[in-house]
Amino acid sequence: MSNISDLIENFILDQLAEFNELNLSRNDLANFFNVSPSQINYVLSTRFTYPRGFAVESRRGGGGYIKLTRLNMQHDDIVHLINSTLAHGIDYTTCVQLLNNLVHKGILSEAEASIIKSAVTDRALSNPVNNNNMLRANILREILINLMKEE
Amino acid sequence: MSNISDLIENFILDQLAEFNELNLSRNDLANFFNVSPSQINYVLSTRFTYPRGFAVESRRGGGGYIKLTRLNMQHDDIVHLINSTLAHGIDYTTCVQLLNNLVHKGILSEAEASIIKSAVTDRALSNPVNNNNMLRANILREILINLMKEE
DNA sequence: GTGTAAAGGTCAAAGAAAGTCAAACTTTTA
DNA sequence: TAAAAGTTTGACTTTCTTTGACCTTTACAC
Repeated sequence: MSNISDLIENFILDQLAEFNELNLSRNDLANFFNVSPSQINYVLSTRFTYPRGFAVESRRGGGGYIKLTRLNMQHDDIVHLINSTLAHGIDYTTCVQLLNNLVHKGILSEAEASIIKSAVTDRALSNPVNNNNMLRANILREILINLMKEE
Repeated sequence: MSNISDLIENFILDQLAEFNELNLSRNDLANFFNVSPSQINYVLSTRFTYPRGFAVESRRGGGGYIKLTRLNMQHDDIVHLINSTLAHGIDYTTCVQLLNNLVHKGILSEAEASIIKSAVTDRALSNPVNNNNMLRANILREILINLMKEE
């Protein structure tokens, strides 16, 4: 696991741990980690996304900045999530990000999120015959396998 | 009986002896044994399967990995469930009974069972278009709705 | 106002993993 | 000993990361 993007992500998360807002300079960060500035954009756009519970604002030019905000989530936001994000389907990766976000918000426990993740893997959902009982069994099977992982 | 796949299997089992989790690199392993990388997949998919008590997760791309987890097959009630009760599908009512039973045994919390129940309702599983993303969204939707129920 | 330096943004190409699949080969079984 | 099962290999695919060239916006000096 030696990819720089993850390191940068963790670095930012550390900074963000105390406060819900963080101002950073793209160039300084890139310099600090010795990567090309655009890699900072890459990290932001793959890690600090809405489903993960972040918002990013920025400004160019002299005195430019990037401002990261951790969003907090109320029931209203869950409603919104249901009506918009979920309306047209959601891929597994986004789904996991969203669940992690719910854990961070204290809406789900780690254990609960873990169960749900196993319920929505492509494996769990693979449904050759279009048969709810079979699908239900698949889902449950994945959940149970997950429960058998030693903690 | 000295085929390379068995050697690789044993090598991995050795690594796994101490811990229940193991991260490995497909390429490094293939290199170490001087085989084609896809042989690692072969070993994983023939030896480190659920019935043998393992779960495999992985990630591609830079910093990719393969993560092996040993399952606790001592949970023979769960194993039995997976192998017999779930083998030919399960209807919602039976599923709920099964989950209640798991709660009773202390394997699941009430909250977890409740989440899973919402994940396996016929509503959650109704899947007009055969589309995993849509199905996943349905399941998640039901779970979230469940979470919003006042306790 | 204009020019310029100092930000950040975009995008596509190259690189670094792992995944898939079928063909060739080997071993086991009937 | 032929068929079936298991293994090995390699070409091709998919996913994720890293890099760099080029673009846009803003502040500030003149």
